Amino acid sequence: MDGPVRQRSLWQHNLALVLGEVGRAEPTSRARIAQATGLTRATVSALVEVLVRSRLVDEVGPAPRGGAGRPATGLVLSPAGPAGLGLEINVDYLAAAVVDLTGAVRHLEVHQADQRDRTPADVLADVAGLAARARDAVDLPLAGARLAVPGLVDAQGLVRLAPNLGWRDLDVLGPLTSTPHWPGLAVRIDNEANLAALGELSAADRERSFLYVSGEVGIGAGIVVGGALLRGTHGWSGEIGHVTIAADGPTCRCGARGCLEQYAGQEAILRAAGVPAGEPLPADLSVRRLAELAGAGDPATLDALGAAGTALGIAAAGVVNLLDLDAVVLGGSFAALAGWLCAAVERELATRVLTAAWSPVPVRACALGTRAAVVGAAGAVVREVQSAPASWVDG
Amino acid sequence: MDGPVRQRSLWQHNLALVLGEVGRAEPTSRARIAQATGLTRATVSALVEVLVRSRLVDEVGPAPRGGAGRPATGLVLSPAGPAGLGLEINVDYLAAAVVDLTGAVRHLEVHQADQRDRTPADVLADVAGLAARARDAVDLPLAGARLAVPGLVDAQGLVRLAPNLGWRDLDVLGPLTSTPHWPGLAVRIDNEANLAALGELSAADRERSFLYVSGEVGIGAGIVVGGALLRGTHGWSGEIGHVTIAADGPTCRCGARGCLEQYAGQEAILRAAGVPAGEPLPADLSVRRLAELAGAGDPATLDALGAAGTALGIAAAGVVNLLDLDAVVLGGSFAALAGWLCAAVERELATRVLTAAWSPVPVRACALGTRAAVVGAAGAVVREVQSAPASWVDG
DNA sequence: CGCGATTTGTTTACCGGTTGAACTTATTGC
DNA sequence: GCAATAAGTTCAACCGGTAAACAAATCGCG
Repeated sequence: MDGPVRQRSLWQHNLALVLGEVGRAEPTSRARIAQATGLTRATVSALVEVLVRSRLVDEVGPAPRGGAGRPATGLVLSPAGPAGLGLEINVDYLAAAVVDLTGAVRHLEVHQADQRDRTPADVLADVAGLAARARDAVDLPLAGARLAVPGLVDAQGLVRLAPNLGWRDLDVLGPLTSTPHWPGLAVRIDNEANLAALGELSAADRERSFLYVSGEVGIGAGIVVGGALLRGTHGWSGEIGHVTIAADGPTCRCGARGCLEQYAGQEAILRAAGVPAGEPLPADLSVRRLAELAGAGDPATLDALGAAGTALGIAAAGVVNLLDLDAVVLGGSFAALAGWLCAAVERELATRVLTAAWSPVPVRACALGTRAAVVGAAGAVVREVQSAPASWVDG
Repeated sequence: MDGPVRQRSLWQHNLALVLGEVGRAEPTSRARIAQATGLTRATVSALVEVLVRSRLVDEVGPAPRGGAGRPATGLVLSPAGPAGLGLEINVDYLAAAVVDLTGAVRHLEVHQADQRDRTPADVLADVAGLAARARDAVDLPLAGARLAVPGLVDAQGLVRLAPNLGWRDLDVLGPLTSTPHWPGLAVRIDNEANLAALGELSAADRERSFLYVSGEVGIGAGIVVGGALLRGTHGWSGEIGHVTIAADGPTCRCGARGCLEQYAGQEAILRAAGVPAGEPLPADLSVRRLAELAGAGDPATLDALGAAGTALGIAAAGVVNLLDLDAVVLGGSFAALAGWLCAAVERELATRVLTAAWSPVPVRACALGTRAAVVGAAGAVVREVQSAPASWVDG
């Protein structure tokens, strides 16, 4: 299984525990951490001392509070501590974000431009440029970078398949880090929906288990169970777009029939709404157009969104039946359309989820909107620092 | 999140690590454990001493092996160590099993009888009787008991819904443990498919992530990811029977349309095979009848099984797309019919799983056959002892 | 204004568990 | 029969956490 536990790992674990407690209830004090964690005040003091010295935690003036006794020195996560760099490649934009240790978004730049007809090298050069600008824009030490890609990603950092970019079995980490602009940073790659789900987990700290459904050109999902992302053996989890809605439904480009994408994918919705098929609008414009039409009460569009919501609900109900999740979150382009989708999704969940009677499954739009993946990517780096602070600490 | 780490927990963790290593590579030696775990030989010796003194591990004669040097004293899991008691209530049988620390089945008793028309109290009295007979049949200390039930089970030990037994919001733990025959043992309750999946995990130690689909009167599933069972927030995971196969399919008794059970449930298969519907055969006989007919080449039966396999494959493909699992295992009554189901399931997986081209998803019958749930239940207790041996150890 | 009550944070002696190196034990090979 | 080799044990040292005493800072009440 996992390795042995030396005394050192014990110390590391407790260090993370203390840091986590600081983040959970800001501002806190040594005494309250001791109470909450069960460690003694002596131990907590020693650990806090290390965290303060390494600039992960700041001491702030004592909060005035009633009752007798020496006032506590406040402890907060340091806004000057190691931050995370998030990067995103998507069909019609590139983006970079920096999230600091407290979880605040300190920098965000979105570069709108269709990426479909460009070479991977050109795209990656732009991403490296965004990364460099992000590093220069904030005066923070960066702990690492995470790149979100709309597709299947390998543990080794290979993009196995990103259909909407036209990428296949492509190494992006090598070219990216050897770009002249690239700031010397460790970078990892991950699926867009996975990172968006992580972003949602940090941002809206409510359910610890949920299904995040991300509508892009295709449909992806991130599954969070007990506060952790389910990645699957190869890291290929979340392909909800090809879950079956009707075994004898329309043929999908994946070869099978009746996949969810044929009902709730962007093209399917546009076609059903009667938006001219020959007109290849950029993805973001298409979504805005749909929202406009729906807002104006266009019946075809409302029907199309209703049908998409029903299909989404059928797929989501299957997932919830299987995994017993707490909620369903609509993200990506579904976030902007959530107002017209939620009702249908909720209806299908109510009828199809066996346990809906005991505990209904709420459906809501993603808290971070379209920036979920970049911010989530940056947040994932921060989360890593928070859960393993020992490597960012001296002594 | 989780509690603080004292030195004691460190010791407990390492104790489990050493015990796990003994189980993983029997027979082994202190030196090899030290090498494999990264602990020093001194530490391993101290931990092994405790395990031997508590009868969890036995020292066996040195295995003759080439090369110079002092021969190692072999270490094996003790067959006399704490064992697990597994119990099962199903529609047409009750069962009890004892699995010892090494994983060997030391006792197994199946009591064939239809349970549908009996009161819960009567059923539980019989289960307690089986438990008492099991305890008397083996000369082993029992670490605890686990009861498998075909239905939704609460964390508190309530059976929320067992449709095929006709049970609903029923406390079984209280009545069971207060039965006169009951051996004073801690008992927990769990879903039948979950425990069968755990049994499969221990028995066929191959994939660490798989979907276990259990055909009983209904269809349940156990999902194992990275060697751990996914239970869901309330413990209600695995309800694969009501995953949608065709949104506009036949109406299911759950109220929705096109559920998997309408295609691959026992009644659906029997009906499609042309077995007279009015004849309420006990479940096990129905399955045997189907296997006979299929073995004889009856075309209607073969068609029925093919259709069921296709539906199972569609549902399984969705799960694999979502969770990136390594394999699909057919259990319960599907195990006996696997020969006629596998091909169809495999075909659907091959066409519908996006990543099937890179890594195909094997389909196979459950290794433990119909005894999977009882044996898995007993094994779950043993697994608990193995992963937290500290509570079974003195000093 | 002053002193005890109260709570925070630090110091100190101790304890439990792992380490590393020396040491003992048991076997092979020459 | 003796060196080489490997397994297992012993023991002082170290590391991290604990418990309890102690110092510091504020409130409350006379």
